[in-house]
Amino acid sequence: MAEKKNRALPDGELEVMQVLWDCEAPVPRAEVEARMAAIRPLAQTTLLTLLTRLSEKGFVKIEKQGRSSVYTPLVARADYQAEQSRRIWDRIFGGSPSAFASALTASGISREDLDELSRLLEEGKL
Amino acid sequence: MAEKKNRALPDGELEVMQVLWDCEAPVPRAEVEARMAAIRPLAQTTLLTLLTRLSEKGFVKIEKQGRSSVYTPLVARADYQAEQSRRIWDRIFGGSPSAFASALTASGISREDLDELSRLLEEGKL
DNA sequence: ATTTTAACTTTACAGTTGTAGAATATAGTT
DNA sequence: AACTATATTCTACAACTGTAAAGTTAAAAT
Repeated sequence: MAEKKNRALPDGELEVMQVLWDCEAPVPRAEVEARMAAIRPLAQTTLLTLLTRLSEKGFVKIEKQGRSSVYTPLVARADYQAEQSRRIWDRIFGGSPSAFASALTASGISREDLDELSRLLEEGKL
Repeated sequence: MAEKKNRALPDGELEVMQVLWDCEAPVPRAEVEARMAAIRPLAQTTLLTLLTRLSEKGFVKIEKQGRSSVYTPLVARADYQAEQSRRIWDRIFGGSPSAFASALTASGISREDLDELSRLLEEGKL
């Protein structure tokens, strides 16, 4: 069967994915560029390098659209988030709910957000 | 002021830290080695390299104890976990409690663990 | 005192990541 | 057709990571 790496994306590539996920696919290069510029200014070629690497990893499909290219995520944001949640749960917290709860409580995340998280988790049970 | 990197540790180094955190400090090299061997076999020198790198990063203090060395974590597990929780919350979930809750629910983590997490988060409010 | 051995330090090397200049191709202009 | 923007691909390079062999040192044994 094919490879299933499941590795976490490096920071730069993840930022680009977040931008793509925020847009309507396929996303024109100009839009990726504009949105990234607002977050973290990068040389144009740097951005293109990141997109190429994402495509090599199978995270993005690149298509030529006349002059420029358009980009389509091949991995859904929710899938990536679920995979990474599991990874973190195991590697950082050793599968301990209490360690996780303590960390979240001490992380500086607002009480409201934590309450909502708790509520949504409970709710998900239904 | 001094530097505050706050970066995530690479996988290998994190594994070593987990072992150190599981032990009574200071931890003799033989014990680190024995415990690591049980988890993921590594050449002895590889382990030493990881410990050296951790010390360069300020995560571990190395002291000579006669022939061999003993290792003491300089960063508490709970602190590291809290820092990383925040990092993940921001970078992966964009600060969205609902995205986080969905991801956890879809991650394959058991319903019992999720319930406990939810309960502990709620409880932490007190 | 010499040899052996246990333990640490150096060096090594390939693959990844951050970052971007140089080169190339292509479309639009004059 | 020649020139000039424009967009993409190549090349580059240092820092970081995974992994470990080679080298050095110091203690233990003979």
